[in-house]
Amino acid sequence: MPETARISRIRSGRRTDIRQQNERLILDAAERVFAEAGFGGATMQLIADMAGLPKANLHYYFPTKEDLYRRVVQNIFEIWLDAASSFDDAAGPVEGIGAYVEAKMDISRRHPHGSKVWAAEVMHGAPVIQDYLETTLRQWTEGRMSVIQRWIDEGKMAPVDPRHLLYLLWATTQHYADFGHQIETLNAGQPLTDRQWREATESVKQIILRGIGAL
Amino acid sequence: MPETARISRIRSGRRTDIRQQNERLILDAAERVFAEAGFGGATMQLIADMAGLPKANLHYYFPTKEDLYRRVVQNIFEIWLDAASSFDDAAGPVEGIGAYVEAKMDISRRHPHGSKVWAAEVMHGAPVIQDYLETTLRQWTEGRMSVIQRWIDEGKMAPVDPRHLLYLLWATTQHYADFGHQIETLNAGQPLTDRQWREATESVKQIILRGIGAL
DNA sequence: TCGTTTCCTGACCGTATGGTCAATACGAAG
DNA sequence: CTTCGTATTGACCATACGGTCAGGAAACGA
Repeated sequence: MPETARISRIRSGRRTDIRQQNERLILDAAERVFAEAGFGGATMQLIADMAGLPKANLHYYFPTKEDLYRRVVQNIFEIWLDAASSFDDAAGPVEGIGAYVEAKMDISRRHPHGSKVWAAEVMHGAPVIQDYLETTLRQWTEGRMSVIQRWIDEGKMAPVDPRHLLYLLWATTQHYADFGHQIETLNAGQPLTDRQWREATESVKQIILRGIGAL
Repeated sequence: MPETARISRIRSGRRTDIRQQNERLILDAAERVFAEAGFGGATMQLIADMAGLPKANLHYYFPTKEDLYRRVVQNIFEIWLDAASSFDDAAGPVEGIGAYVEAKMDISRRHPHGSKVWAAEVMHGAPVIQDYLETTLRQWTEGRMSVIQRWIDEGKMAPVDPRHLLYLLWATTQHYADFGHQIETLNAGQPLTDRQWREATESVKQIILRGIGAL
């Protein structure tokens, strides 16, 4: 890869770079618009404006609105699944679930739009990612459930239903993204500060870890 | 009120009854459609079909789509606030929060559509109920927070941040409505049975009550 | 029975939106 | 410079949707 390629990548770079660059531009704008307006309320024109591209250009990269939406949802799902690693290499619930809560709270903060798109998709009956739910998510869930069950058997935590513990973890952490607007309104209209995010994370962690008898 | 009025109310009753009856028919259909398709994805035609009325008839009772939507959201908000009573007349966290969890889980089960509409509304930045958030909800929240704080001061529970405890309560209970489809998918595609709802409620209650040191 | 109010509804309209396309510009390779 | 595949874009189209309206049907009181 010659020097020139790296330098010119930023603006009007190589072919491949242009594609990647524009797709990212569009996906970022789409994520935001889908989150704020929903699939039905979002318009290709608005996404185009937000990405700084003509509408026809969007259809060049993403043939249909649904294609674009699908990509956005898939992106989120992957980020979401990556937080699993926190769970895996942990000796017990304090480290494992603690790290998982932290990872998911971090995602809620860094990808609030994505979280909302995901929530809306599920609320509408998962029209485009039903297969993911039935395959990947189901496997993931069963894997973690057995980890939790092992911890219970080893006496490292109280005997709570692993399934409902997982739901509780998802619900509480994602709430800070999905209901971020409500939280902000109840915070005198101000977004949470770094400190407040830390307090939120600690509160959630503390209640849950004590709740499962792991402290 | 003469006998005839009571009898004929069911079909083609009195004037006033017709209005009430049709408004309810429309509101129920609207709640469902808005929940499943979002505001933008919902169509007046679909709501009309689901209510078994011609589209023009909807506009007779509700001038615009937004008027109809607003009514749906307000309905939910009221149901949602009513669960507050569980909180009020309680001696301590075990009774108060326990009853609140039960009430909210019950709402999640009985009004899943309403819960989804509410969630979507908040996710989109609360375009039509922002004033409710800033007035009613804020007052409600502060009231309950001071109740929780009193319990803490009286040594009836551990010193957790009341605000984040409330968020955790909302998040976990509403999750069973908003993410009901995901839960159903992870439950072998079957809706939760009576027994499973009871188990879910108990799991949530147990984790939270132990988590706040009230058990 | 008659008059008045409420309710009902098919037909219609303007607009916004997703998507298409043909013409053009552009970058790279030879 | 020429060629060729990729990227760009304004103009355009068909459709679906929210909303209107006029004419008529019920329902009710007198």
